[in-house]
This record gives sequence, C-alpha cells and structure tokens, in this order.
Amino acid sequence: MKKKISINDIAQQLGVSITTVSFILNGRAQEKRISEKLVKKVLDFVQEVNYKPSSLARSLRTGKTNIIGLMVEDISDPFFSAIARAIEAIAYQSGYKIIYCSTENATEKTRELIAMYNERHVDGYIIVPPEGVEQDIKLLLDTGKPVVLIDRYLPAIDTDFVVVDNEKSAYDATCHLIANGYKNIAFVTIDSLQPQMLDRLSGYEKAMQENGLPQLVKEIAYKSSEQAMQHIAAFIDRKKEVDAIFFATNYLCVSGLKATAVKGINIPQNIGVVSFDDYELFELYSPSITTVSQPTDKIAEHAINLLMSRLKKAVSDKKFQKIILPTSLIVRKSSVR
Amino acid sequence: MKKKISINDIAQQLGVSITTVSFILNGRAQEKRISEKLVKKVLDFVQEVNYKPSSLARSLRTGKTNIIGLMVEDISDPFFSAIARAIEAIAYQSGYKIIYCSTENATEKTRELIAMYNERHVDGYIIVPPEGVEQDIKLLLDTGKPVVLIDRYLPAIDTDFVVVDNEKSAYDATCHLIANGYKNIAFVTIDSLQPQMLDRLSGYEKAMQENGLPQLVKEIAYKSSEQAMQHIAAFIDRKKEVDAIFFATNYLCVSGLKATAVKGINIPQNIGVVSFDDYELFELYSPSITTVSQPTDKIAEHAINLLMSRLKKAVSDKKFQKIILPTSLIVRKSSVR
DNA sequence: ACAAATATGTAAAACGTTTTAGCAAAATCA
DNA sequence: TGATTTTGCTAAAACGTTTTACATATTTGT
Repeated sequence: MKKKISINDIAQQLGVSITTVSFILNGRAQEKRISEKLVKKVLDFVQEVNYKPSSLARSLRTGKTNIIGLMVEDISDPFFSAIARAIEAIAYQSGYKIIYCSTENATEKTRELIAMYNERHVDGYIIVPPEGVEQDIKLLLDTGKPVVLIDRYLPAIDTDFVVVDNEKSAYDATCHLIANGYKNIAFVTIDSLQPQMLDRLSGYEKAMQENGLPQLVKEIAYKSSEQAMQHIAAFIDRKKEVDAIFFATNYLCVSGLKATAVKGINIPQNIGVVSFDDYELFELYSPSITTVSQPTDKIAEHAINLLMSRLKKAVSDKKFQKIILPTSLIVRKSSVR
Repeated sequence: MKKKISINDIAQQLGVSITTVSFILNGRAQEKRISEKLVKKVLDFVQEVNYKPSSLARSLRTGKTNIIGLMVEDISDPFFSAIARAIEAIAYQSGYKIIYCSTENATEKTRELIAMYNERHVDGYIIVPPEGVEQDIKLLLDTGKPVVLIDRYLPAIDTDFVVVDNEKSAYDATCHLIANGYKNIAFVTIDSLQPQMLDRLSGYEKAMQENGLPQLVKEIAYKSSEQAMQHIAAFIDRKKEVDAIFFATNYLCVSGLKATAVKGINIPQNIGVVSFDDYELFELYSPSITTVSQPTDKIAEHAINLLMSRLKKAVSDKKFQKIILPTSLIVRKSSVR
C-alpha cells in the first residue's frame, strides 16, 4: 500500500520551497518570476512521480470544493435522470463534480440533505425544491452559496430558476384535445400546491373555460404506482362522461395507461390521452401517446451554466435570472380521432 | 452574508479548549472524563449556534471523506438509475454520500474519472467497469481503496464484485423460447468482449446446441438508438427464417421493437421476443415483452454493504466476495404462442 | 499528613494546501 | 560607486479539524 506524495515531498526532494512548487503548479510561475529552468525541473518531477495535489487541503484553504450539489425528486425518474445526465456532462467539462440525491419530494428529507451538502461545502446547488424548504434555501443564499432551482420555483425565494412555461403548455395541450373533438376532458394531477402543478392546472382551466367546456379535475394523492392506478381506474368508472384525460405528469399517465389497459378501454376512440413529460414508453406504446415534451437538455444547460457563471464571479449581481423555456407538444395517436 | 462558525469560536466563547470541544462532539467525553456539566454546556451552545464541523478539515485530518464514488455506464439508463437510487438510499442512512458519473463505457473517460475521484479522496468505489481499466483499478486497490465491481467483473482483477448469473439466465430464456416452439432464434448483442456479454452469449449457445438448433448471432456496434434500429431492421430483412430474437440488453430490445413496429411485424406470431433487463416499457408494451429481470435492489444492496463493511475494518481480509445473483424470467406475451 | 490515584482538562502537532509579505543577490542607473 | 530596481525565491500564517502527550487540581488511602 503506497503512501500518497505531498507537495512537501516534492519540495524536499528537489531542494526548493513549497511555495515555489505551489506557484509553478498553479501556473503563476511567470507572474512570480520563477526561472524557466526551475519550472521545467519541477514540472518534470511532478510528472514523473505522478503527483496530484490533495483537493481536500486545497479546498480547506481556498474555501472552494468544485463540487455541485444536485437534488432532484427521484434520480430514477426518466425526466430527472435525463437532466442529471446532461448536467453532469457539462459540469465535468469545467472541472466540477456532481453530488446528487433524491429528495422524494419530502420536505424533511430535503432539509436534512441540504444541511449535509452544506457541511460538505458544496460550492453551489441545483435543486428541484419540494414545498417548505424556503428557509433552508434562504440560509444558503445568505451564506453566499448560489442556488439554481429547476422544474419549479419557490415564490418566496428570490434566486435564479429555470422552468418551462407550464401554463401555456397545458393550455396548448388542452386546446389540442378540444380541437380533436373531445369535450369532457379530465385533468388528472397530484394533490400538490407546487407552482408548476398549479400552472398546469390553470392552463387546463383557461382552455376549458374559453371553450365553454365543463372542468373536471381529479387529484391523486400519489403514494405508489399501484395505488394511483386503482384510483384512476375508479375515477374512470365513476365518470362515464369523460372522453379524454390530460395527465399532469408522466408517472400519473403510466398509472393511467395501466388502468385503461386493465379495463380494456380503447385509446383514442373511447378516451383521448395526453401527458406532460415525454418518455420513451410513450413513443412506443400502442397507441403512441401525445405528450408535452420538456427540453431536458436545455433545462440542464441553462441551469448549470447559470450556476457556474455565479460561481465564477465572486460579486453576485443581484439580478437573478428567471428562465422560462417553451415546451413542444408532440402529437401522437392517443389524442387524434 | 454570515460567516461560518468554527470549533475555535465555540471554544473561545465558552472559555474552554478546542480539544475539549472536539472530544465532547465526538462522543468521547466519558472516556476522556469530562464533567457532565461541561458537556451539557458545550452541547447546548453548539445546538444554539447551529455549529456543524467542517467535513473538509475533518477529512484532511482523518483521511476519510465518507464519500463513495459510483461509476455507471449511463445514469439515465433505467437499469443503472434504479441501482443508483437504491445505493444512494442505503448509503445515506450510514452517513455516506455518493458522487456519481456516467462512464459511457469509454475506457479513456473512465480512467480520467477514476483519477478525478482519487484526487477527491473518495473512500471507496462502486464501478461498472468498461474494458481496459484494469491498471487503474489495481492502483486503487494498491493504495488501500476498496473497489466493488457491479454488473460485470474484470477477470484480471481480484476484488469484490456482484453480478447476475448471466449464462444461466440466457440459457433459461433461450430454453423458454424453444419450449414455445421457436426454432430459428437469433441472439442480438453488442460487439463487446465484456464477460457479462460473453456469458449471455454462451448461455444462448448452450441452449441452442443442446436442442440441436442453428445458432444465429448478430452483433451490433451500438452507436445510437437510431442506427441500432436500422441495423436490426436490415438484419430481420435478410434473415427471413428467424422466428424469434433474444436481445442481450434492454436498449437493444427497444431499438428492436422500433424496427418491428416500422416493418409491421407481428409479435409473438411472426417473431417471438425476449429481452435482458426488465423495463417499465416492456410491461406496458403491446404485446408485453418477456424479460430476464435483474434484481437491481439486491445488486445495489450487496454492493454497498460489501463496500461499507470493507470501509469499517481497516484490516482488509483478503477474501474477496464474488457474489452471483439469480435473475428471474418474467414471461409475458411476446414469447408465447 | 503525605504519596498515590483519579478527575478534569489543555497545548501543540499534524493533515496538505494557498498566499502574503519579504529577503538576498544580481542587474541597472545616475 | 552607491542607490535603486529587478530577479528569483522562501518563511510562515492560515484554513478547521483530530489526537497525542501532558498538566493541574482534587480525592483517596494509609
């Protein structure tokens, strides 16, 4: 078991000072007027013994860890894992590492995780915030840690965020159903007060209202995929008049598809279907499912670039960016008749 | 912007020594015979000012970071993200954090990532290894860092790993197709020499051989989902005699399903289908797809527990564990006629 | 009453960097 | 030639912990 080599060892073996080695390694040799001969000598030696500075010691001294904390609802959800993947790719190119975790959208768990990350001295955060973490995030911002929110924002918190235009997206999707002759369109969502969910709801409401159609909203207390399926099945049974369903999230739609499959309901003849969040399954399902597709790559790109630009400049210009991206409605067979 | 409080501040404000505070905070008060009165005083104060020790400084001193590096092929693949999720859950309970990355199964990228993680002083590694990283992993082991391999192992490396019984799984799946009357069964795999792929291949070969059936193996150089789809479609065109396909991975199967959908091929009448790796899509696809389901939770559980037990005991008993888990064949409609 | 034992605590080194402030020798200038 | 500037380098503090090795006061035993 080899011992790790330190800058001290380098300095000793070369008969120079630690300072000199440090300057050379940090590319400040010219600025510090260190002779080229010595620079080469040190660099060669460092190469030879394959010395790598301890990021721990460096971080302790500089206060920067080059680590970014990523907190999503569930890393195994395709929407979030796609975002995670894209964020990771960009971050690594700039020398940043990612620590991730799944919040399960649980307030307490998230608060603990934020505290943990804070102890770890992550440089910045990208968070999909559940409700009730306002104080914790405010604390981060107060201590100078940049925070970028994604997928949703917290009205009470003034910071950067990148979301999609949920209201317009839902409005457009609902109009699409209406244009295809559906009249009794139900909106199936989760029982959440989060802004992105409320926005989707109002998009639906607005479209229905403008067209003089009756609104029918079903809130599911999402516990498990199985339970959701049963609740949706029961809902379909009770509301015979429903001729289309707009699911507010991809996992609700998956549960919904299971329900319709069990009951032998014909899509799109009996019931038209549209879902929020695209998913490979929706493309291959038979019939293929019309969805509101979110630009995961763009979301990731904006979020990480926003965060990194904050990290570069110590001075925080107070102008926070509120980025609202458009979605695209991918029309497939499930909503066309 | 508040300044972070340090153990020094605590000691000063309370008029005690740093040492004392440290002992109390680390639960060594009794052992170090520090009076209960003082313990309470310190603990209360720490609570009051919400002091959290700097993990950086601690790590620098102790050499432990409580961070585990997780390297998978692609974090957005459902198989790997499921494992990541489970690992994360267990690790967090024991105070370990996860840093993850996607290797894309690329040797060079992986080697760089290992170097990066090493600089970060992660305590241990869970790796899905691509080919050609033997030396790098050996180096880790030599410096006393435990490494657990998952999904596949490296024959040249002696360390813990947890994989599934690929050969038997493939054998059973092939036999299942044979039992359902399929005779010209193709094996569609990627052009890789990794042991898990070779094992799946030999499981297929063994089953075909035992039953006196002709073997037909198609290797796809997987670049993109789109390309794979075209190659599979062309393969189906050329080999009219094929009446069943066994896909060696879930993403190959997805590409395959797209191909059959395009060509209007009837599953399971025209062609029977079985895939390795279960996937939500396979359950909901019509017809539902028979798969070899890997126990992702078990894999994750074994891997992280193995790693953590190595981390506990400084002494490394040289007996590495080679864990081989069984899979379960989930029979659905795509392979039954 | 005095030594020994026990109780309660502390000083200082160490982990491996970065960075400020400055020193000695050589070169330049007047 | 003596003062000044430039060149080339370094000592030491600081980041915030943990831990080893002691120190002092109090209690106990005889």
